[in-house]
Amino acid sequence: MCHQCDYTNLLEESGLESTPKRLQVLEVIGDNNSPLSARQIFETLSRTYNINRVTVYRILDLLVEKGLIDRISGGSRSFVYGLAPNENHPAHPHFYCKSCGNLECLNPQSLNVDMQAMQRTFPGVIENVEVRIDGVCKNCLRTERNSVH
Amino acid sequence: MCHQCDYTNLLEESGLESTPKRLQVLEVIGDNNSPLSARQIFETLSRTYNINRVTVYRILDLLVEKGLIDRISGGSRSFVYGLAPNENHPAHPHFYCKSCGNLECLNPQSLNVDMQAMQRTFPGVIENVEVRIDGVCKNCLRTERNSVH
DNA sequence: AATCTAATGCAAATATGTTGCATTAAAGCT
DNA sequence: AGCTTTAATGCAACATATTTGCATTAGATT
Ligand SMILES: [Mn+2]
Ligand SMILES: [Mn+2]
Ligand SMILES: [Zn+2]
Ligand SMILES: [Zn+2]
Repeated sequence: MCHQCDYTNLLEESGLESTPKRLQVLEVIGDNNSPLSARQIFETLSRTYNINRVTVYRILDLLVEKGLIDRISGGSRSFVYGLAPNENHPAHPHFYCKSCGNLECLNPQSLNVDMQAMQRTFPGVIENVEVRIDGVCKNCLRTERNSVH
Repeated sequence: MCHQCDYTNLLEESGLESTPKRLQVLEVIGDNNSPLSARQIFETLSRTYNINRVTVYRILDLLVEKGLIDRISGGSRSFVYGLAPNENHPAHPHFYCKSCGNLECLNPQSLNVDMQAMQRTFPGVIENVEVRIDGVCKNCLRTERNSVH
């Protein structure tokens, strides 16, 4: 997803030490074109490095807290994580396929949310708007159609 | 939330037998002004009736499947459940307070999503659009301000 | 090099949701 | 009313995701 982001830099700008494992987690998330669960991130890293499950969770919490990544609720039981919006990556909605469980990034224009208007009517601080569309993806539709015949 | 809905009727219209426990679950959800987790529903019911945790989960699955209730991802680890949109209850976004964990129903107009436009650009079947706003609620803001002094 | 601290690891606990099979309730028949 | 059948519910065990507490380690600082 991102080869323009300097992760070391991002970390340091947020006041976080740029440790190898934090970088690894950020890279896995940034390289993927859709958000990943803690488990997926852990398994991906485990193929190449040594890292503990709990460390992954803690790094994720930290990165979310500092706003480097977003914790997104896929339609399923676990959270997924993607790069937070920045100059290179505008905020965007996601599509969750109830059939195959995939979560797909949609393009940013596909759904425009007027945060300004929102903030005006709402008596609290808005940090984030999450839009998720649920349904059945193109692939699954095709598969279903075929299996009927 | 709803004293206009005839739950027995809703159940039967969906081809579900209107059992006492199903009614109880629907009532708890319908009476609450914000969506509830399976655990909350179970605990509420347990105060008055006898019911098993698993039964609650199964009833919830069923009601979601039949479209009587919506499974909503609050900002936290568990799903929450609210009445599905119908004549009495238009679809609406929710606000999740990161500080106190409350999930609040927002009024329907506060965020308008053009599902038609969405469906035109998206190559799959859209069943549902979920909008969640994250931030800090009015109450928590006040508390925070006070505790600073 | 010795010291200190934050990062990581490991084991165990907790929270949430699911499965398989036993029991019960209640609807439909006779 | 009794008998039969089936769907609903209960119970125990399992599965998965996440969190916690405390031990160890690596790296920065002196
Ligand atoms: Mn995305
Ligand atoms: Mn609601
Ligand atoms: Zn799919
Ligand atoms: Zn709050």
